[in-house]
Amino acid sequence: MLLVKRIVRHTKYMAKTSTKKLPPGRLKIVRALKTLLGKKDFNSITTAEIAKTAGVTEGLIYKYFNDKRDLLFKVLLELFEQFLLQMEKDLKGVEGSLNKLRSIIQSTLFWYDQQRVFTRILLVEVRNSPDFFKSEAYQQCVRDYSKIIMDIIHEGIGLDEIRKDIKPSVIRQVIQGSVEHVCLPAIIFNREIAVEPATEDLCRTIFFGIKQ
Amino acid sequence: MLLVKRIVRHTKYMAKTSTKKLPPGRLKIVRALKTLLGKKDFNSITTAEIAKTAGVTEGLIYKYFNDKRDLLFKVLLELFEQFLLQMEKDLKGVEGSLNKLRSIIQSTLFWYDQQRVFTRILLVEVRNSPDFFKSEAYQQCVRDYSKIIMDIIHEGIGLDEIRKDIKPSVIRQVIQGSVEHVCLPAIIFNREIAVEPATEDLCRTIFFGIKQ
DNA sequence: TTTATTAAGTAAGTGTTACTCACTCTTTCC
DNA sequence: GGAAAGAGTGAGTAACACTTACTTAATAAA
Repeated sequence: MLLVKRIVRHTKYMAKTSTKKLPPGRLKIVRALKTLLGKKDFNSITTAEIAKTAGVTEGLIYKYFNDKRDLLFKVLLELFEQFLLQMEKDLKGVEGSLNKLRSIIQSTLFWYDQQRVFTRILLVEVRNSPDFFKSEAYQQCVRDYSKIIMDIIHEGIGLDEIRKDIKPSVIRQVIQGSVEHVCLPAIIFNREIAVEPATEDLCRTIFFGIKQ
Repeated sequence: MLLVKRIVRHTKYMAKTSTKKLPPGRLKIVRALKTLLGKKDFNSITTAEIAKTAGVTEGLIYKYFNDKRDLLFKVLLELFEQFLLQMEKDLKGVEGSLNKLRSIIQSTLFWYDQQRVFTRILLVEVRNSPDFFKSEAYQQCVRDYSKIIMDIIHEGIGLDEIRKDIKPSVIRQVIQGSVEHVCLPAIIFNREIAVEPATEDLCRTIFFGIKQ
């Protein structure tokens, strides 16, 4: 059952990205933006620059993407799928709801630290796009990520490992918000994330509280 | 001593906004952007629109502001000063570090819920501006807000009300991150924030942890 | 009161940039 | 072989942020 679920998941995430035979121009465009995002922020990257880096004409971008932002969403989607795969892999075999949450926190911190381009897109670049929340990247990946956490919380409540007197959605928001807020300054000021100690501090706070 | 500090703060926050005699055109521009931000997001507001709403010419914007973003930062600065004043007022007379943190959380949730324009600027619009972090609004207000929280945490640790084995900065990030993440969907999807229950849930989580 | 100086505000640009459209070349497949 | 669909081009455009040279109004010194 679990195995089946994983295979379903796997094909689900891989479908859009690598399996389907996509036109080479499209791949080149996506790769070009990824490269450029390593050097400068999205707003200061021009479509002309993307085209030049990709070795195609500007017009081609608009054959495959609705607009510049849409291209960004697609890049995010691709990177997000990889992240979710890794996270679920890390999660495998972990027992107990709190340990599972710890695993997710650690995986996320690690991934955010390693995949700076991905993290900057997710935490800073797409935030102010109202239509990001209608995009595949959001509807598919972000929600999936949230759902994984929610399921663990509900499981934890059912097994009496997590208190019942807090709204599960707020617990989820505390976890996600804390993680993001720990990573944000690191991403913006290009500092590294101390994954292990940050995981420890976050879990200690979220699991046991700050009260002496 | 405390009184002196408050007076200093007060004049500090008011200095930029209301006290100084600013040219009417400047005020009209700031007011115009505030109005427009109530209706649409920053990126889809044009400088021409701002000028027209303000009843001045486009060029005047660039007499008083470096660029369109800088104008946004100034608007945020103004609104942030008001927020800090209110927050400190709410905090007055509250005893105990945890109660103080609760007060801050509640004030923030309330203000975020009421001042949608302010909150949208702060949580979504300025995030992807690399130079926001060099702006007055950040260097003065955001840091001030963080510092207030940090001081309370340190006080709490000193008085044995808050555990010593978590990095104070992480505690601060958990608080700020949680609050922001609770408010973000409400701001984006224009839902109202249930201030009291959210405050309760957040405090319960952060103070006592989610572990049963 | 005159004159010099600074500040407030204007009007007409300009360069850049995201995006479009009509077209060609290439592949696929009956 | 030919048609239909897909991949890719390149010239062009409208919109937009921002500039610059200028005018008008207020301030202050002589």
